[in-house]
Amino acid sequence: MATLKEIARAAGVSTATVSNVINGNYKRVSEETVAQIQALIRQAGYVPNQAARSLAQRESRFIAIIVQASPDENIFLNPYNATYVGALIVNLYKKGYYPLIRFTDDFGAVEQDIRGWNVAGALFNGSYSRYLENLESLAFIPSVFTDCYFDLPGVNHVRLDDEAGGRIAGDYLYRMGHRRAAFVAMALEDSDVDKRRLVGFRDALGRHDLTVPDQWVFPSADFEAQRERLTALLGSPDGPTAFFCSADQIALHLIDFMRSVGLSVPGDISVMGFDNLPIASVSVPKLTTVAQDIDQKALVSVDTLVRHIQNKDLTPEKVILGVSLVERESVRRLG
Amino acid sequence: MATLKEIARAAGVSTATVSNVINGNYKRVSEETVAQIQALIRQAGYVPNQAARSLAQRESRFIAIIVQASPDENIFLNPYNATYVGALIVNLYKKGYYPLIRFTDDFGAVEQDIRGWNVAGALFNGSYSRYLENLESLAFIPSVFTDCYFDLPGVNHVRLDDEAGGRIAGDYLYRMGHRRAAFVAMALEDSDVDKRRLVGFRDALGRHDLTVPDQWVFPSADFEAQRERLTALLGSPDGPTAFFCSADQIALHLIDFMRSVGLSVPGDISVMGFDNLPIASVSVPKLTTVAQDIDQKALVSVDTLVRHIQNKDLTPEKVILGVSLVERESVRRLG
DNA sequence: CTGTTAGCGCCTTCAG
DNA sequence: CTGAAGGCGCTAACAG
Repeated sequence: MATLKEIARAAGVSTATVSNVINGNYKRVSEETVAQIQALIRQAGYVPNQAARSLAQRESRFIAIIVQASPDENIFLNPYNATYVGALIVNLYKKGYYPLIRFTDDFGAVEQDIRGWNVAGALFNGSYSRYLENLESLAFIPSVFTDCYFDLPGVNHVRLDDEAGGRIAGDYLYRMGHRRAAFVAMALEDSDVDKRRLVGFRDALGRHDLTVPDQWVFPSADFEAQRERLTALLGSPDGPTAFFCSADQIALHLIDFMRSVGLSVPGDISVMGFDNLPIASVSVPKLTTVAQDIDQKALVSVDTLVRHIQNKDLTPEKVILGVSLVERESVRRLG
Repeated sequence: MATLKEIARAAGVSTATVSNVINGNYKRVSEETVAQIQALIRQAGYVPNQAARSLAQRESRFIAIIVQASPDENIFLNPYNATYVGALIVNLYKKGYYPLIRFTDDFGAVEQDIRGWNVAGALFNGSYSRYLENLESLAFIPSVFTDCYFDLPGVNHVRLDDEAGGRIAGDYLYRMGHRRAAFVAMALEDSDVDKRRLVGFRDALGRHDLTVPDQWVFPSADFEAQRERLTALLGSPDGPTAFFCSADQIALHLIDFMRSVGLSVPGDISVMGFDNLPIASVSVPKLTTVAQDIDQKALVSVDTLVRHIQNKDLTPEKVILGVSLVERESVRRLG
C-alpha cells in the first residue's frame, strides 16, 4: 500500500508536488514532473487514502441520502423509493460524490452521519415533520429536500406540483364520466404530499359541484385492514365508480383487491395511479396515471445540491416539477 | 464542533481516557470518570470524526456493495436488485456498518473504493467474470460474492441452488401437462445463473425425454427486438405451451407482450417466473414462480462477511440456499 | 515551479 | 486507573 510520501520520495520531489498532481493542479507543476509522477502512481498502484484526505480538508466527498423510515424497514420494497434513490446515486457519481445512505427516523443518527463524516451535503426525502427544526447541522451544510412541505428557512426544495396532479386526476375522471370518486393515500396522516394531492383532487371535482366524502378517502393502502369498509362501499349502488390512488404501487394493490372480491378493473371500477413507474405500463390493466419524471427530479436535486456546495452563498432554491396525464387502460369511460 | 481533545480538557483528563469511554473500554476507566465524560459528550453534542478514526485505525466501518453494471444505469429499476440491496443495507446497519454503494463494471473504480476508503469488507453481486482475478484487493479484505459461479480461491460465496430451481420449474410444467416449453433468460451470455437455471430446466424435462430446442431459448428479455421470432413461435401449432422465465420481472414483461399479440396467460400460454418478488402476488395473473428468500440471502451474506471481518483466519464458506415452488395462477393445467 | 512545515482528530503503545 | 507522545496519510499556506 503505497503512500503519497513514498511516491514523493521515489520521484525525488516533495509531497506537496505529488498532492498537486493528484488533485489536478497541473499549473503548479512542470509537465515532465506531472508525467513522471503519474507514471509512478500507476506503476505503484497508488490509491489516495480518502480518510486522510477528508481529515485534512475537513470535508468529504460524501452526500448523505436520508430516507425517513424505520431503520429495519427495507424501503426499496417500494419501487418509487428504489427508482428515485437509484437515480440519485447515478447522478451523484457523475458529479464525483459518494452516496452515504441512511434509512431512519432518528435524527440523532442523521446528525451523527452528517457531522461524523463531514459530508459535503445532504439529500432528504419524504415529508419530514418538524423534527427537523432541531437538526442543527442543516445550518452548516447544503441540503435539498425532496417532496417536503415543511418550510425550513435557508434550505433547498425540489418537489412536484402535487395539487396539480390531484386536479389532473379529478378533471380526467370527470371527463370520463365519473361522478363519484374515492381517494387512497399512502399515509395521509404523515404525508403532506398525500394531503396536497387530495386537495387538488377535491378541488377539480368541486368545480363541478362534486365532493369526495371523508368516508371515501382511505388514509392508507392496507386494504385487508379496511376490507369490510371497502367491500360495503363497493357493494353500494351509489358507491364510487373510480378510485384515485396516490401511488401506482397502491393502484396495483387496489386492483388486486378488487379481483379478490370479484370486481374487474376497469370493467366494474376504474382506478388511477400516480408516479408512472415502469411497472405501470406492463400491468394488467395498464395503469392510467399522473406521471412524474423521477429521473429529472433526481437530476435537479443533485444539480441544485452540488451548485450550493460549490458556492456556499447561493440563495435557497425551490423548484416545482410539473406532472402530466398518461392515459392507458385502467379508467373506463362511463355513460 | 467539539473535538475529543476539547472534551478531554473540559473533563480534566487525557485524550486517551476519553477515547476509551467513546469506544466502550470501560474497564480502563473509573465509573465516575465515565459518567462525567459521557455527560460532557452529550452536552457538547460531540460526534467523533469518522475520517480521523478510520485514518488512525487503518480501517473504516464501510462495507463496499458492488453491483456489476454500467455506472450510469439505474440498477434499482430492476426490483430484484432493489430488494436485495435494500435488505443488505438494513442488515449492515444492524451490525454497525455503513454501505458504500457502487454500480460499475470498472474494477479499477472498485479497487479505488476498497483501498481508498479502507473498507472493512466487500459484497459483490452478480455473476462476475474473470476480471476479478486482477482484483488484488480481494486478497486483503474479507468479501462475499452472491450469485457468482466464478470460483475465486479464498473467497466466500452465497448463492442459490439455481439448477434445482430450473428443475423445479421443469418438473412442475411437466406435471401440469406441458410437453413443449421455452426458456427466457435475463442475459444468458453473461450470466452463469441463467445458464444453471437452464441446465436444471432441461435436465428435468430431459428425464421425460423432452428437449428445449435452442430456438426456444431466448437469451434476453428484449421482446421487441425478437418480436418476429417470438410471434412466429407463438403462431406455430407445435410451438411451446409454456415459458419459464429466469426472473419474475421478465415474466411480467412476457405476459405484457403476450397481451399485445392477443394471447392470454394462462389461457393460451403458461408463464413461470423466478424470485417470488412481492409484485408476483399482486400481478394479473398472479405469478407461479420459483421462490428464493431474498431477506435470508442478505442476512446470510452480511453475517458471513462480518464473521470473516471479525476473525480474519476463518476458512472460506460457500452457502447454497434452497428454492421452492410457489403455485399461483400463471400456469394452466393442460389436457 | 517546488519544498517546508504544520496541523486535521483520533488511536495506541508505553509509562506512571 | 490515567497521561504523554507519536503517528495514521494528506493538504495548505508560506517560503523560496
